[in-house]
Amino acid sequence: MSKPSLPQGTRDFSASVVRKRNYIFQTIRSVMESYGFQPLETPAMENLDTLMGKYGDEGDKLIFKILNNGLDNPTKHEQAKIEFDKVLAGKNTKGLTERALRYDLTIPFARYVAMNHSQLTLPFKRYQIQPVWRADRPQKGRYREFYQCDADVVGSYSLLNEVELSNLYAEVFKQLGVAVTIKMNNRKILAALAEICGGADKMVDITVAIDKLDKIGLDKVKEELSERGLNEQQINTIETYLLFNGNNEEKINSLKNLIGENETGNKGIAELEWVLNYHQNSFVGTHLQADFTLARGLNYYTGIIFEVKANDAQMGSIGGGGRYDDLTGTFDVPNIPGVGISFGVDRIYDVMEELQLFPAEVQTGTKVLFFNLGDAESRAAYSLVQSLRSKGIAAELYHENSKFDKQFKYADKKQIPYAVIIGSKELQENLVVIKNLLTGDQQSLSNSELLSFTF
RNA sequence: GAGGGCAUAGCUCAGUAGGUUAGAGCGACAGUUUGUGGCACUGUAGGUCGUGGGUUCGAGACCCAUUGUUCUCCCCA
Repeated sequence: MSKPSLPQGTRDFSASVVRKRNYIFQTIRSVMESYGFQPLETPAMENLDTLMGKYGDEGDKLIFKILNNGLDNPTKHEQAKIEFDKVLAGKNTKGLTERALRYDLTIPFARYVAMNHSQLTLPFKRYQIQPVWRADRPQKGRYREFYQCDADVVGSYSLLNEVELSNLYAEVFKQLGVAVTIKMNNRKILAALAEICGGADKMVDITVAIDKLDKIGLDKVKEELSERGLNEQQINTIETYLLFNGNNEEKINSLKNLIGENETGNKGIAELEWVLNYHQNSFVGTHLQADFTLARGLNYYTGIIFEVKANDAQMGSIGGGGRYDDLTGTFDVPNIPGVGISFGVDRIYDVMEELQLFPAEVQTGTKVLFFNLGDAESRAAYSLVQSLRSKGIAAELYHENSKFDKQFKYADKKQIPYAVIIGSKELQENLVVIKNLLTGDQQSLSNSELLSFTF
């Protein structure tokens, strides 16, 4: 074993990063709890069957598979070799791998609902904050292990869920201090666009292309549409659609003209308007923006879809979600609709770091360091340290009787705001000296005064 | 899956057209008379130049391979 290293695309999180990440997690968690969502955790690994085929061909390739144990058993050698040949032929085989790491939180949740739906009270609202793994090639902002943070409601068709979820988004980002725009569209509207452009079967092609608008621009989207088999007239219609502008009302009016009598489209518009109207007089409304160019790559969405963007940072979406009609159908439990959202924690972290939105309190660890000035002195200090700890104040006793210099430096490094000095003199007088390391001010206190000191 | 960049001290990097004992800053450690720090000064330690081949009288520099890392495309968060 030479130099130790991390597996590609994974990260260690040091104290200050963990504290900031926890701050984000805590904020999200507390808001979700206040909306009645309940926590769920699922295993890091699932049966390969549960995951395969749920994320498309590309997704299947990116699932981290776990090699079965016991393949070195001599009695299984022959079988293992046969199985391996199947793998070389591009097939998956239970003989070699029957488990895989969680790829996202949605499918494990669907599996959970499918297994437990008879006991669950519907609608079931759960949130889940756990890492997921993808055998992707890492690059900027993309890792092989990263956290997802999802909230879903299953078993309800009510649009009130969409109202609440958009509200939840707004609330979380308000608490985090991140100015955001919550973009909203409806897959029914996109379906209508496809119908108008000559075929519902073109829906996937159209959404995949439109989804890239932000990234590659209108011209490239038109190119891609053309490559995907749409003719000039159809592309022109889509261009008109993509260029709608104005406020929410104006855009909706333009859309209504284009959609005309299309039934699906009008249903989609009505749903969108309902949610927008619900928020008309709340603070959420100011963040909501109807954006018909929003598509979302995932094809299981069927109704309203969301995406959140930070207003003051150059960054892709920091959250997204939408309604899907049949979450558990793939597990043979039909007719359970759902709607969910997710937070991109890593990106939220980057945005908050860039805009310096983390409050200073997030960073404080140890509040007070007791200097170690000898055996008798440190014993007196230790009992005070324990008393402070029992009051919930993070306190440390320096581990050795070192020079002042070193003890001060330790406090500096750990950004400890206070030092308590108990030397032979203080010990005799039964006092302590407390020093504010930022200002340099110090004062003598009795032991009981120290214990009621506000750090 | 396809294609680029990078790899020198714990960290960030220099290292000029291949040429003697590979440098700096930061950090670490020690000291500047061991009860008041963050500064300053002095000193010390720390590198088989990712690894393996090759070209050359001579390679950290050039060539090939390999590994790691990073970025872009595909796809996605």
